[in-house]
Amino acid sequence: MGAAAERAKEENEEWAGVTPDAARRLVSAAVEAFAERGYHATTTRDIAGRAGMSPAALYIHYKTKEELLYRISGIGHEKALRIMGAAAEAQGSAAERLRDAVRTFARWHAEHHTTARVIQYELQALSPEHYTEIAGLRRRTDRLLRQIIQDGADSGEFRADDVPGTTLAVLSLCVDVARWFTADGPRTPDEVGTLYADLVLRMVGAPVA
Amino acid sequence: MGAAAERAKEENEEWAGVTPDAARRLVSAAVEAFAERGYHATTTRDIAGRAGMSPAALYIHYKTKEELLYRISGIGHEKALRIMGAAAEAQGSAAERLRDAVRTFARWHAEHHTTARVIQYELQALSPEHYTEIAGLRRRTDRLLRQIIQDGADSGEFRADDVPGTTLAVLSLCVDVARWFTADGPRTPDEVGTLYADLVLRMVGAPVA
DNA sequence: CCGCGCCCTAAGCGCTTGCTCAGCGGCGCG
DNA sequence: CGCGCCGCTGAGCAAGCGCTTAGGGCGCGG
Repeated sequence: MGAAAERAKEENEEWAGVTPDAARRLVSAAVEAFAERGYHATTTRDIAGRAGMSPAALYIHYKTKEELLYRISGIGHEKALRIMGAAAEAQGSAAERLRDAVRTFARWHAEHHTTARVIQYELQALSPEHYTEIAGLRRRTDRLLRQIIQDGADSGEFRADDVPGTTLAVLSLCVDVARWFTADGPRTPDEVGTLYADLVLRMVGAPVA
Repeated sequence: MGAAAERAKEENEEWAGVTPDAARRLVSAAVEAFAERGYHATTTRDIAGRAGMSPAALYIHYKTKEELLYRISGIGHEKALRIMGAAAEAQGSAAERLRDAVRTFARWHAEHHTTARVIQYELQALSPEHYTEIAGLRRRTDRLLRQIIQDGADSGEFRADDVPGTTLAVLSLCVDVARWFTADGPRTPDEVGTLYADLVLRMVGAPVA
C-alpha cells in the first residue's frame, strides 16, 4: 500500500463514525477544503466536487454548510477531549501525566493538523448556539489539563505560581502546532510530541528524565 | 480622557504612517473587521461603513480589498520584526535578551491583539506574491529569535538540544496570544509578557530570577 | 414484472459580493 | 466671482454564492 493510499485509509478511519459513505466523504472533503482555504473561502460546490458529487447532493446529508463545520468541530473536539482525558485519568505522578498529556495532545494536533486547524481556527464561523456547545467541550479539556498542573503544584512536583496562566500557555503551545505543522516538514508528529513534552516539563520546573 | 477615547487615540497612532486620514481610517476599520470575522467574511461595504464612508470610497485609496490586507500585514510584521530586533541587538546575556524578546513580543501580541490576529491568521488570503514577501519578514523575525537561543546554547547558559524546535515553540507560544487574548480578560498585556518570559526561560533551562 | 423509496443530478432562483463609473460638491487660486 | 481639481457618492453590473426543486435511475420486496 502506497503512502497516498495509507493516508486515504487513515483519513477514512478518522471519520468512521459518520455514515452513510457519502456523508463521510463529504466530511472528509470539507475538512480538507476548510483547512486549506478557511470556512468562508470554501464553496459548497468545492466540497461536493472533492467528494465526487454534484453541489445539490450535499444538502441531502447536511442542512447547511455550517452544519458540516459543526459536525467536524464536534467530532474533533470530542477526540481531543478523550485524548486529554486518557492522560489525566492515568495513574502516575503529575509529571508523568503531564508528559503524557502534552505528548499525545501535541502529537494529535500534528498528525491530524488539517482537522485540528479547522476545529481550532474556524470556531467563529459556527452559529452562536453551536459555538456555545463546542466551547463547553473545550472548557472540559482545559479543566483536565489544569487539574494535572494543579496536582503537581500542590504536591511540590511543579513550580507554577500561576496555574491558570501556565495551563493557558501549555494548551496554547499544543494548539498552535496545527497552524504551522506540515507533513513535509522535518519533524514527525511523534517527534513534535516528545519535544513539546520535554519543553513543558521544564516549563513547570519538573526534572526532565 | 475616557477609556474608549484612549483606545481610539492609540489605534490611530498605530497607523500613524498611513496618510491621508481617510486611508488611515480605512486601515483601522479593516483591521477591526478582519480580526472580528476574518478576511473572507468581511465585506468592503462593512469596512467602508465602519470608516464612515460609502463603499466606493474604499477604491480611491486601495485598488482591492486584498491590498488593504497586504498593507496591514506589511506594517504589522515590520513592527513585530522591529520589536524582536530591538531585543536581539540589546547588550546583555542570552538569558536577558531572551527574556526581553519574549516579554515585548508577547506583550505586543496581547496589546495589539486585533492587528496581531489579522497578520498571523489571515496570511493565506494574501496573493501568492504578497504572501512570499510577508513570509520573508517572518523568516527574519524567526532568525533573530533563533540566534538568541543559539547563543545561549553555545555559551552553556541554556539547555536546548533542539534549537530550531525550541525557537518554533517559543514563537508559537507568543503568536498564539493573539488568538486567545481579550482586553476584558483577567490579565494585562504586561502581565502576559512577564509570565511568558518566565515560562520560556525555564523552558530553556535558564535560572529564573 | 411492477412499484416504491432512496440518492442523486441538472437547472436555476434570489441574493450578495467585489468592484466600476458618471457625476457632484466644496475648497484653493486667479 | 469663476474655474478646475480632488475626494467622494449613488446607482448598478457581472459573477459567484448558498440553497431549492423537479425529476431520473437503480435496487429491492412482492
